[in-house]
Amino acid sequence: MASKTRQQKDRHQEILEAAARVITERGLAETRISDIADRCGVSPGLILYYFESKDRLLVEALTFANDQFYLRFSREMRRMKTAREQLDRLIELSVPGLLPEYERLDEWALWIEIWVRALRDPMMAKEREVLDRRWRQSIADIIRFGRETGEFPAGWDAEELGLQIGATIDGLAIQVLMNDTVFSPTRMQRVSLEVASRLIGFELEPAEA
Amino acid sequence: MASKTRQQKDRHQEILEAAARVITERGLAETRISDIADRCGVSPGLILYYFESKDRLLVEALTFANDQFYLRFSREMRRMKTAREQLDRLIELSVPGLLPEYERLDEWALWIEIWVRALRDPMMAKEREVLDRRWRQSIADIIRFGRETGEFPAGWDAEELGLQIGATIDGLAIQVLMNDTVFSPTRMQRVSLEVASRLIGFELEPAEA
Amino acid sequence: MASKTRQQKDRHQEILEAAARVITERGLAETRISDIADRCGVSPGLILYYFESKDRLLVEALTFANDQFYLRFSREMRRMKTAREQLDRLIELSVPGLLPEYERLDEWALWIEIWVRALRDPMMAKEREVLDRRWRQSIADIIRFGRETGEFPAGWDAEELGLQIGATIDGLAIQVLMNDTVFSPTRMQRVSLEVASRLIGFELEPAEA
Amino acid sequence: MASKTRQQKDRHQEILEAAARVITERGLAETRISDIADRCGVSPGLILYYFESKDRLLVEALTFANDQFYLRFSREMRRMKTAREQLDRLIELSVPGLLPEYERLDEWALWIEIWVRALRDPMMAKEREVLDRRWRQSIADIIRFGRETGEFPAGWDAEELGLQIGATIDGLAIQVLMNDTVFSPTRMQRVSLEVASRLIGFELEPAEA
DNA sequence: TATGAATGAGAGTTCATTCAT
DNA sequence: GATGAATGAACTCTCATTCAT
Repeated sequence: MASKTRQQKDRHQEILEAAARVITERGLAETRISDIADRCGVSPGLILYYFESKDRLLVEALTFANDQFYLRFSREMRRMKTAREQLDRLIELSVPGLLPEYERLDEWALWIEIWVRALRDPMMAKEREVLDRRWRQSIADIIRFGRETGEFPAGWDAEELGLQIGATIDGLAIQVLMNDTVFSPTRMQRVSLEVASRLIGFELEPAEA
Repeated sequence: MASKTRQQKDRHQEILEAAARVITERGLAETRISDIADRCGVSPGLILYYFESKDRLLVEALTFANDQFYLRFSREMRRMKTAREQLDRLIELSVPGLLPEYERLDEWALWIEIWVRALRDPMMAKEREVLDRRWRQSIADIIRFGRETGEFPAGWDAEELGLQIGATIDGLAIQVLMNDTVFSPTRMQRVSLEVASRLIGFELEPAEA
Repeated sequence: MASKTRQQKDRHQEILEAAARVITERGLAETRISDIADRCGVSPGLILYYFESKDRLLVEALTFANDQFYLRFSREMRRMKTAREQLDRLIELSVPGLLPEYERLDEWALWIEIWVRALRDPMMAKEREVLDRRWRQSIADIIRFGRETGEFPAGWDAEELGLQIGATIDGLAIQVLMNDTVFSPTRMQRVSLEVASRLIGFELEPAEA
Repeated sequence: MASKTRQQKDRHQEILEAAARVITERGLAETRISDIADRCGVSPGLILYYFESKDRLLVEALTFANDQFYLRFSREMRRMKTAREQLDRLIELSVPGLLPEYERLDEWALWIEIWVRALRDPMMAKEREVLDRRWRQSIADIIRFGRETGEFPAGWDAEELGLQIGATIDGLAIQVLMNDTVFSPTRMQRVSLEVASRLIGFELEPAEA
């Protein structure tokens, strides 16, 4: 049953996954084609059989990882009944190292690599913009949903809030990522929720604090 | 006298400045020793006469740039009469591209490079922690100063607020840096001030909004 | 019946034609198996199914192209009534770029590739010798025919003259091929005829000059 | 005494000589940078320290070899008293393999490589044109000199004759180079002289034939 | 017959680093 | 201090060739 196509698709994806893992472990600058090939158990030549150049592969691997993350995230959101639940989960997923089973911490390393590369590589810059817009949209969607359900008050433009909350999470995540002794994941979670509640305008149950 | 030492110090610093400029322009990954040498008008060999290795030089160049920035910043702070003035200036200096004469936008590129590198290079990680602590301290100092002068109300731990405000600025700066069409420098300035006022607890003059 | 064989023969020849065309366009050094495969619309693997190696294919392609040229040439000769007509036509066909419909210029590129390769590849050297002898023979045949018809006077050995006239044409063709501004195809045609007339010993009508 | 410059110049030239020798032996297509490096007893990296790319080096090596040949040739010409002596020597030097001590045969291999490459490489094409013009000029100079001394009769344009005689020598040389059994160096020498005498219009002493 | 995934042997090129001068 | 020739290790990428299907 379409095993040829399946096989090729698998190989393609297999390489992307391997690349994402290698970038996560060694960093973009230290990632060699042969590292990725080793990870897949194939020859370096094969990597360039599937991807036209190392640069293209790296960019695709970074966006692939982001896509994977986003898919998982979206699926979870759809299962949530309330906007508050969605928001809590979004924050939970955003805190580096909070949920070990999700290896959150590692993905942040990829996002930072995307930023650096996007500064100079137009191809990456373009991709990053798409990914970023999608992410801001997700936050805005939660806010709009909460307003429909009456959980959140009407207020500022949801898109604007999406950007602000997203940026705050970025900034805090960097602190956790770099400085985990000073700023623990749990603290980031609490602070993120406080900032969100104040920006969106809902009451935070005191027990949380 | 001391001309020998002076000269050596100058060469040392000259190389660091050149390195910082090259990293800013081309990115860490694309910076070659020969680029730095060209910038100084010397031979590549000489660069390694002053710095034991490329890696060491790059780390020193990044911290050097941060030091330079911090020195300029501190000098400015000392001249300010009120905490509010200090805070306004701190934000102004933190917004990428707001003040052309300071070329702020370019320095942010360096900070992100520091983050990426700190993720995997212990030497850089250690340096980064020092720089970051110093920066958070500066924000905390402004808050403490404002409380002494009565401009700001008593409230949460100043260090904690320093971290939160610093992180927010980081997150917003990335947005500006990457997405300047969506999120303008001026908007970042306004949002930063709002977040700071809410976190510190002072009133923002309505004219500002 | 025989369709299998026919088909195989066609495929074989199709590849040789494609190879000759690719070599003509890109040069021997820049000819890849995949270029030839693309030209045929088949996979590179198939090329090596029909030809045991790239080297073998290239040599066969070059001799194939020469054979094709020779066949066309022989057929024309047979239709000519006089030796002089034959000689005129031979020269016409030998001048690079004189007859656009024959794309003569391109074939010369192949002959030069044959020379270079023959210098070091014994297989090619052997093939080239056969092709060259055949060509010199053709010129000698014209001379002998002209002597039979009384158009040309008796004189030196026809084989010897074939070699001399052939060499002259080669040398002039290179000049035209490389230097067409200095030495035009028409001039080569005139010079070739003059040299031939003097070597063979027939009168050239003054109108020609 | 300028040993630095001397040394560098030597290295430069040493590489060019090595390259020319390797191309002569293995052919342009089979010449690797590492072959040239081995020939010089240095590392392959050094070759690219002196020449910006392999392609540039090869082109420079081919023109260098031609320059060397031309210099030797010019020096000889200047020593000759009569045009006839000059012409005899020119032909002698042009026959592949006639004078073993000059390794003439090998140089022809280079000239053919130049032709092939010039067909597709504009850089080589340009260089080749210069070399070729210089060579045709040399023949024309001999003719003009012979007319001044009265050895040769007035007649056609000397430049034109230079081209024709040059082309004839090219064509004959290819025959000798490829086919030395059929067409010996001595025969080429005789034929070349005959053609020249007829084109220029001087009497050939019967003893020569 | 035909494909195309896969390999592996290089090739050119880059670049940090060394070292004699 | 300063140069720049020289090295050598790596890396990306190419391509003929093989082989299972």
